[in-house]
Amino acid sequence: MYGAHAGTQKLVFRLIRIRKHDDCGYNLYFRGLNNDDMSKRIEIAAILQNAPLNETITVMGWVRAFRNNRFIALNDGSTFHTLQVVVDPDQLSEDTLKQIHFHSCVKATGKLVESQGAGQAFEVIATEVEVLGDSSPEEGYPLQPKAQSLEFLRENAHFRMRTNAFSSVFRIRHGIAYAIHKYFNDRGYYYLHTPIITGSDAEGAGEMFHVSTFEPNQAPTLPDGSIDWKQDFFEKATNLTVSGQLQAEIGALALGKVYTFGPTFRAENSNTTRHLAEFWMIEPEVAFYDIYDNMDLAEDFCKYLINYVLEHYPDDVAFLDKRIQDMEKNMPMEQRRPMGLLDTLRFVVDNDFVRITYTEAVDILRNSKHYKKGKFEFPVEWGKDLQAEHERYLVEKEFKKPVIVRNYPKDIKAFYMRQNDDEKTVAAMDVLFPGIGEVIGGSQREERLSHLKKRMQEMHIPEEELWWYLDLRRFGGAPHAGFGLGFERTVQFITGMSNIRDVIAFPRTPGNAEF
RNA sequence: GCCUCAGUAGCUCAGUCGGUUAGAGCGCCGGACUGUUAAUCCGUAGGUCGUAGGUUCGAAUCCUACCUGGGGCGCCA
Repeated sequence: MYGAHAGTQKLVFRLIRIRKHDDCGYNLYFRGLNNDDMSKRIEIAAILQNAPLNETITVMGWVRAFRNNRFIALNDGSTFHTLQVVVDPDQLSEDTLKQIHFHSCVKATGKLVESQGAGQAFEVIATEVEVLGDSSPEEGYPLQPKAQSLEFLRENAHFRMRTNAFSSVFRIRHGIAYAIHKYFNDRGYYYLHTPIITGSDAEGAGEMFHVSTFEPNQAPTLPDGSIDWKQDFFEKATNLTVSGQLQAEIGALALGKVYTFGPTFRAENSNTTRHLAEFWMIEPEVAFYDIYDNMDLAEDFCKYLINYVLEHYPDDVAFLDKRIQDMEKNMPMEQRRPMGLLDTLRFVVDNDFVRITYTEAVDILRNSKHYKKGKFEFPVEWGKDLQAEHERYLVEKEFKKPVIVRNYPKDIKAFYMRQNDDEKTVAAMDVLFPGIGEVIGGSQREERLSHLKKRMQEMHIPEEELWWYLDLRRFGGAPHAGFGLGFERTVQFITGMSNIRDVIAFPRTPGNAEF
């Protein structure tokens, strides 16, 4: 055990790798590396970027294809691309040859040369090949070198990241996460960690998961039969957070510009391609911002993230684009996407988002041919919330680009949203994207104490639980605004994956917490 | 939670107005070949047709219930 551990440490320290933080690509220093060091492992991304031609190198990775008993396509995750390792079957032991299966882990040492074949620029002529981990189909390895269904791969989530599609998705997911921090950091925002466990159940964003140390059915009770939370760990009822927004407002009213980026939990029994029980959310909150500043921020932020991925992960985007097109070849025309993935992303960053009010949205919908022909299932009526079919019509049929709808009726929105002068609407905004619907929900917050208290009373929000939230209006209050961006929905849009369960490594949904 | 579609070999699917021994491609296994690009070629094996019950002379096929999965809707991000 000790020996193995020491060996690992040695390997780690010998790897001289510098990852520039304003750049997702690799920059390798071959500083001080002699031929002996070259025999230590080099990542494939580095080799392709700065090919040490005619040097003897060592690569380690997983077999993506083994052709002709001679050609191994090796991938180590550092890049979308594989490196071709050429082996001489006569020089390999029978045992080694037999273990070079799809997704076996292989270490190969040899000279890097220009490839004699047509499909790649470089290849390694291997003089040593070692199978670090066999992956025998006979022993039950389920993945095969062909297109496999996303449903099947979802059930094999511990292996699916080894596929082209999922490795691309998760590299891009990382890139977006990094770009989020970069975007805010570059603009003077502070990253605020809001609590995962919350004592408030007034956040009003759906059913919550309870957090308790009580054993089920053994919780102490009060004389009236209700549970005595005073005896629980936190001496009160607690839940997993559904939003960091209320706490983010505390930050905004001290640090000016803050954002949260963390996990969020909803115990809703939602079974759709765009809901998770555990998902990640980004919530900027900005002092002195109104609803219009908020919309500007949302649009700029979305475009930045897309641009970042286009710039830094072009190979992964191109692969996902092609994958979708291949899949859609067998589908009837009307079920295909109107544009390819890459074109869609470019279209979004090259065009202004449409901005309309809720009232205008209702007018557009009611005047549409679609409405007049009775094609909407749900009624379009001022005061009723827009249904998914309505949002889709606006985004996909009417405008064909992202749409920001603002100023919703107050009765269908949360208590903390700022009331407009018409006394009927609040300064709420939803950003709607083609395909996945609502990606952002936000608002200017109600900073006027009397308005907020009145609204809380009307909506039966207990003031005593949110005393600190009201204090923010009593002492040093300021106009402010913010929004919540669904991280997985953003990854969905940028990768073109149609099911949200395929853009998070280990999805939590009703009835499923495997892995 | 509601609606809907599906479950046949390891994977992807065909077969379904009820009728001999349930098929294909890929994968596996055996062999051939060796500058390939999910390599190719030849051959073998592999299935109590999701589970339980029912109808029938006869059920993968029809009916009922349940389980699992996909999609749509609601809730939202």
